[in-house]
Amino acid sequence: MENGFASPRTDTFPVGLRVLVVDDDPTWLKILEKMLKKCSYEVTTCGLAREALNILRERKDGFDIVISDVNMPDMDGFKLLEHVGLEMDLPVIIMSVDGETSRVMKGVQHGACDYLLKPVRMKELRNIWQHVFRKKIHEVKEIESYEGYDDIWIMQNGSEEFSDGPLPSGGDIISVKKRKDMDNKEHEDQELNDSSAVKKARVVWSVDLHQKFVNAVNQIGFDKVGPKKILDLMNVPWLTRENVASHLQEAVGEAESSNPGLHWRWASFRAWGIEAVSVESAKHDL
DNA sequence: TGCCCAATAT
DNA sequence: TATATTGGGC
Repeated sequence: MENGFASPRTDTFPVGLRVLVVDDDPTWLKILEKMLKKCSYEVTTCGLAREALNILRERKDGFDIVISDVNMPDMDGFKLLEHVGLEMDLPVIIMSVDGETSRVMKGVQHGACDYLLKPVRMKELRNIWQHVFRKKIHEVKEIESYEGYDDIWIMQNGSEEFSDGPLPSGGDIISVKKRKDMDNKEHEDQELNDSSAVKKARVVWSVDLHQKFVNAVNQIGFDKVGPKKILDLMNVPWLTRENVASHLQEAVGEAESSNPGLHWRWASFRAWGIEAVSVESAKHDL
């Protein structure tokens, strides 16, 4: 009745999609709310990035997708994206008036599933459920280790500013590549390389995060430091041991080239701005 | 197994 | 360049 789908409750899917909109501009907030409601979505609005983060943390499974502006006074939209994408693994759509390729790339690299240019129009909002849907496909697929396809790309963009970038221009693009040969390659389930999907973004070692890292190292002591211990002390839920190891390795490498042999940890950590702690190997020099 | 580390890949 | 992944060793 209410929509084109006849089936009673099972396939009303996009209807009632729970959207959180974050924008410091109240006017835009209102506009977006109206438009989204017209799409039969359930809309929550929020004028502050930090507030949004709190809401999301409190209602862990309360939303299906987040739409956020880039420029906000209390927190950079990318920062919000970083947190949301990693902490709760929700699709995030970034909006801004700025369609500069590098910024769009930044958004995508940080895990945005889409980048909308203001003014945002209905036709762009009507389809946002696809990002939620895509995530579902991924989840199912992970379980079934699906067969027959090697790779699926589903990309949507509403702008035409990609002429000098690596992304194709035009509207929606759906391309499905059939698997060439899978024979007995048991290495089935390759991760989808979906440039707009809800993949975890690579970790960005922000100053904040790095500081936690540094603090952890200082607590542990250079002689006993290891990725696992650092990870535990940092207490950042989404971070993995590999992430930390990789970060740690940067320091190690730097030291080895300039100071092969002993005391490399000490030398490298100093290079990273980590101050001394009570470790015997660090007692001399400096 | 889990962890660490170095090398290599992206 | 920064971060991820891989593979060997313990």
